[in-house]
Amino acid sequence: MKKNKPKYRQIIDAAVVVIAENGYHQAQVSKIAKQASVADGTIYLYFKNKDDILISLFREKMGDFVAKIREAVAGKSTAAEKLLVLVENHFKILSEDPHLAVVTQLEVRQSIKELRLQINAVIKDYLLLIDDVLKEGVRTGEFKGSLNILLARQMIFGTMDETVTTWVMNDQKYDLKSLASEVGDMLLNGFSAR
Amino acid sequence: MKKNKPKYRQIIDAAVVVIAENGYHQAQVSKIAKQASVADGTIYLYFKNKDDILISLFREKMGDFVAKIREAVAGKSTAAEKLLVLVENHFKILSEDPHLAVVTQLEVRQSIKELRLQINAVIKDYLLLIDDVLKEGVRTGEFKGSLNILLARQMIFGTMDETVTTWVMNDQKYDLKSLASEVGDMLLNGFSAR
Amino acid sequence: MKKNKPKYRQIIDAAVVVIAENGYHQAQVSKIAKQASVADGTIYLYFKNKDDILISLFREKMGDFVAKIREAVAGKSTAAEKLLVLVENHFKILSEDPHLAVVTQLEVRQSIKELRLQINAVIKDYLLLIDDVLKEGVRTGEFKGSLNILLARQMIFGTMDETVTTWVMNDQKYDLKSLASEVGDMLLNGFSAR
Amino acid sequence: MKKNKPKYRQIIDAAVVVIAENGYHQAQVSKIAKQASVADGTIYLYFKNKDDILISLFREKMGDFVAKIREAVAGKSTAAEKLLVLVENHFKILSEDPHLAVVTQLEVRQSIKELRLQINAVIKDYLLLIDDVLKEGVRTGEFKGSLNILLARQMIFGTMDETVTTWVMNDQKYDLKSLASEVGDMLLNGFSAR
DNA sequence: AATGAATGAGTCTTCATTCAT
DNA sequence: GATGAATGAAGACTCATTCAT
Repeated sequence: MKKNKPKYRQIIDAAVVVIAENGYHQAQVSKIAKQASVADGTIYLYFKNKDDILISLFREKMGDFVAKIREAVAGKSTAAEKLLVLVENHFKILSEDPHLAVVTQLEVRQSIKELRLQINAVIKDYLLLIDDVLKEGVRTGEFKGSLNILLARQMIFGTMDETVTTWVMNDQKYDLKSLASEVGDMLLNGFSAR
Repeated sequence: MKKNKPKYRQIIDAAVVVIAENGYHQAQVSKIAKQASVADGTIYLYFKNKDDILISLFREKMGDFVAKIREAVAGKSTAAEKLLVLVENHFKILSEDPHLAVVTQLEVRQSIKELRLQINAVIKDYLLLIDDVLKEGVRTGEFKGSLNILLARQMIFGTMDETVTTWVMNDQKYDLKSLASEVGDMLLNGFSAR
Repeated sequence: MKKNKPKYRQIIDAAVVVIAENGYHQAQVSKIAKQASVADGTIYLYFKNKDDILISLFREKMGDFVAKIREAVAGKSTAAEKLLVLVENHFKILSEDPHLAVVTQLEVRQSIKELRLQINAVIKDYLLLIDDVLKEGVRTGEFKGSLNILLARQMIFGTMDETVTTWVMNDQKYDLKSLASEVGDMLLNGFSAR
Repeated sequence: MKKNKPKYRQIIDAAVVVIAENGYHQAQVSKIAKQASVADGTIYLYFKNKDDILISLFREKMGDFVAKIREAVAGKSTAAEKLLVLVENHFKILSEDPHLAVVTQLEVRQSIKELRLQINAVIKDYLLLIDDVLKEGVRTGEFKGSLNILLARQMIFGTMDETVTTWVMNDQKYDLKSLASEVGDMLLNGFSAR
């Protein structure tokens, strides 16, 4: 598929808006086409099928997401700082794109199991980034040597995810970003070498 | 609806099996009816519509779930012990019912948003139980006085949920229960008064 | 079927009320049973099937209807008077039973064609009564000798029927009975020997 | 809906045939689609739902019907002639389209009440045309000055309708058109100033 | 005679996808 | 490349009727 053509992103952006505003099951292909100002059939010149729109959407947006966080993390020297900056940016990016937040926290999860497996592959990259920070923390002695990396990562990701989902379910009506340091501290406590 | 009639639970149990094995979107009413050995129409004597099956299923199973955990927690005297026993039982109950684990971790989340709002109301009870443990820990000085109860609860629930989901996504092929103490310790560290 | 048992009429009367208030297609057997204070299955001890309820209802009510009109007509000596009294009573009887009026003018006609053929057989008796009056009028010279009995009857029945239907469609909000003499006069003019 | 597309009328014509031959309640959408040589889904590109087919059918056919009668009436100078020509054409048009006659006289009336209300709005136009003829007759002195226009119209429409229905119920086996002058005369007599 | 829980056949409608233009 | 009219498969739900008690 021709990913660098402008219509490719045009359709993806339309999909984010339509899914966020109507929900996954009310996001018909024709609605996305209309929002993108293209004909229904045109969608199929850029995407294999409807699920492919969602996967591509997720891959594109998640790619940007991870790239931004990776960059932010790179600027910090300690694992603790990196973890904090990771949480901060996770919250910040989703705060700044309300449509995307709705799509990632609520709507994507309504897709069928097969679709979610593919989406998990996309998340993998993010999980590996978290793992890297954790491993670094163990290596430098910031985190306890006995730390179970997998469990710690699940704690980090699960906590952030649950926090963002709760915020979205409450219609994003409080400030998510300001929760970052507190969340980060609790997580760090859990891992600290003491 | 007539909840004490045997057919009510018969249908719910059939739904758990069918949804776990086929996924929510492939769990046709006729398939559930067949599994329950009743006619399609009989379903509608006990449930308003298809969504009502899922909500009822979740309410019944979650009711049992919370009751079991509440009982286990009641037998412990410190907040820390209570939290550990909560995590242990959360993992234990889902470990022992693989079908239910699939339904709660994957399939229920595919339901439409409106449905999920109702399901959240059912979860509420569980979240309140977690809150109680946290409040007790703050009161007794086990947990730091500055603990943000909401965030802490999101950390506990998010961590357990992500841990179970990862386990389910990996086809339940490792022992979930044995992770409980490690997960519990990390969480406790995060909250401890030091 | 056991027509002299009290439950037979009890069910018919319930059917009139339920059909008038809910419409033919919303008059489920279970609703009629409830209104009649009997079990669903009991209906089938007195009626062959659902259509049989409607046919029986119509036969019973139409029987009473024709009997009343026949009696009123019998008391008059000229064909003209008989026709007038027929129109008057047609309007009077339906005026006094609003539920029945709704059922005969609107709901019965929603039944399937086969059903309506049977209902027509029930009306036959009424049409024959009208024919008798017309024939008498021709015999006595009150009506023109060239009168086409069939057409004249269709004119009488069609006019009365349309008048009642219009009244029912207007929610029976004006006085139907007071239209009788005017309708009767117009019809008589059409038939008069001059 | 796109009324000038050929498929619109193609579907309507198919519906007339299917409804006339099978009855309204046995006229499944799939049957109409097959008769029209289109896919089931295509129906919904031109009609909101099944009821909309019937309403549209009636509106189109009734529109043609009234237009033809209006034209015929326009060519006559006296109210009496107009009334005669109206009856003649009413019978003639339905005589020449046996399928349409079955649909208008029997099947349309089986539709639910809500549907019939909409259909009545379509008939309105025809009733107004009749009213106009009657008013003209009164103005010119052809009809008696005391004529109750509403009742007279009900007599005209009711008589014609009953006459056509009886003819349809008798499988259209006699000549309807030849009854027109006799029916017209009887009606005229009823209204005449003498 | 009476009950009412259980049955299961039957249909409208949506919407992802195609393909002739 | 782009269009959008046409396709047709698929499934939840209702309700008249039955029959074991």
